[in-house]
Amino acid sequence: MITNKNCIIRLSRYKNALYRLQTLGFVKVFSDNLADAVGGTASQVRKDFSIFGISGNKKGGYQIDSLLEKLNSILGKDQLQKVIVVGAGHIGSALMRYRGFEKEGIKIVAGFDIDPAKINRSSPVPVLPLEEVKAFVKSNGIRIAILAVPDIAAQQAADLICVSGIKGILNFAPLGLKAAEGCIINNVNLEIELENLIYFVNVTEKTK
Amino acid sequence: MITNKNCIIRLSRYKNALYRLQTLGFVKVFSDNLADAVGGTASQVRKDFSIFGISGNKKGGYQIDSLLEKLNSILGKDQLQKVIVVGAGHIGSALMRYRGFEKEGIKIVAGFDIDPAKINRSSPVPVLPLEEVKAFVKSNGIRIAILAVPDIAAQQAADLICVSGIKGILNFAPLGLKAAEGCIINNVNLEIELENLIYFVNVTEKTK
DNA sequence: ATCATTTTGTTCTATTTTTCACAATAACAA
DNA sequence: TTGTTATTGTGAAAAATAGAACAAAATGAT
Ligand SMILES: NC(=O)c1ccc[n+]([C@@H]2O[C@H](COP(=O)([O-])OP(=O)(O)OC[C@H]3O[C@@H](n4cnc5c(N)ncnc54)[C@H](O)[C@@H]3O)[C@@H](O)[C@H]2O)c1
Ligand SMILES: NC(=O)c1ccc[n+]([C@@H]2O[C@H](COP(=O)([O-])OP(=O)(O)OC[C@H]3O[C@@H](n4cnc5c(N)ncnc54)[C@H](O)[C@@H]3O)[C@@H](O)[C@H]2O)c1
Repeated sequence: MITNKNCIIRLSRYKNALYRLQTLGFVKVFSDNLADAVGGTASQVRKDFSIFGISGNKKGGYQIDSLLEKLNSILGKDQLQKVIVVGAGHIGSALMRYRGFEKEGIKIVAGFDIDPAKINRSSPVPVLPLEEVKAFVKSNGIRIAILAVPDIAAQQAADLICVSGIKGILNFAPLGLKAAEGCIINNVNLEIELENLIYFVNVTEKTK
Repeated sequence: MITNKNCIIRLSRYKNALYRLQTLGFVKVFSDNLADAVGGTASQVRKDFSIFGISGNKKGGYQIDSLLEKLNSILGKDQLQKVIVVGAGHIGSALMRYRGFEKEGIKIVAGFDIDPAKINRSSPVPVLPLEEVKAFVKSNGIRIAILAVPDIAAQQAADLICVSGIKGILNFAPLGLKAAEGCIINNVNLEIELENLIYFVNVTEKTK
């Protein structure tokens, strides 16, 4: 099994680049076009494809249509991915209002909150009481959740949604959560992203 | 020079874990405590420290105080980092309202937008017209910007703030920007984060 | 039909990152 | 003291990742 996260991220980048090329009217693409488009090497592009059994044509490159089909299937984009947001605060509601996920086949179908003031069943993405999360996840077959609750509540909320049937969590709270058995947690830690950026700005400044 | 991004991210994690341990009353820590706290191995903790010339005491572990001092200095946290947000829309204003950066010594000092309706010079974090960004960056010595403008405007806005003196950009637009000479761009691509999570949820589901 | 050219797919090589292993040594106990 | 134990610091080994190189195949030119 593939465990290389970077490799999967590259597949997403290839996919995005291919849509751009397709929009520009291209029908086929060579490994080095794609490498240029995402900032890698041609061999890596071919290696990545070969890992997933994707093949092109000697001298003819890759047919963009069928390449996209294969990448989309690998990335699970052949079906709409329904996602919930837990915690309808600042970040949570920014995400719920964001239309950009839809073009990626990702649809935020509901938010959940413990604060009664946040509940709104009639907004475009309804915000429901947290108590309903289990039933909702079960009856709608949701597997992915975005967790955007305050730090202090994050572990408890993660446990709850795992028990409710969620299999993957994108966590915004800046702390390491313990994942329940059978649930994957990926973190978006903006504090650390900024710290990282600051570090590299500092070192390039010094060495120059 | 260190080019390993993961290593720097681990330093941030150690730092965060050390604050938690300090709060719990701990004074010293061993490499394997830290490894447990951040989910790594003890040798990696020691190796990471050794890369930066951080040393502890045989049999005595590391003094949390002085370890934190060293990590904070490496991570540039011995001075307040002033950051601007470019694009005061959904994501941009969620970030400007977020108080969590302050405890990390990161302060969002202003937002910038082209939409006159978004301008507000008297809010806690003032939102200023984009035309003022260059003067502001220069006179306040800002080096870091968060870019939260629509995709279509992102490259142009990145170019503008680089010319204005910004050295590091945390970009939220889901596309690869070309960095101007002397400017580092790190991307937070939530579409790709979700795609990645979905991929790994799918494969663990299948292989089980 | 033959040859030159282009581009893939894969093997082989290099680099990077992680882990292992253990000598060195500080702390403590007898 | 002397010995025992715990833990660091690091060099060597292993694993993972990336890159280069090139034979094989397809295309098109002559
Ligand atoms: N806002 C940002 O820009 C930002 C940036 C980086 C990280 N974060 C992190 O994202 C998380 C959310 O931040 P925010 O600014 O949106 O906070 P917020 O306070 O605006 O929103 C949190 C929401 O979660 C709800 N909530 C609390 N406990 C809950 C529970 N157990 N179950 C469900 N809902 C619950 C609250 O009622 C509230 O609506 C925090 O962990 C924060 O550290 C936020
Ligand atoms: N909102 C989300 O949850 C979310 C999630 C993932 C990615 N993103 C990305 O983040 C970016 C911002 O998203 P958003 O939802 O906040 O958009 P938004 O439309 O709410 O806000 C964008 C803001 O940028 C301003 N703007 C436009 N051009 C500008 C320019 N040249 N200079 C300065 N300001 C300018 C607009 O006036 C607006 O206020 C987009 O690239 C989007 O794809 C957003």
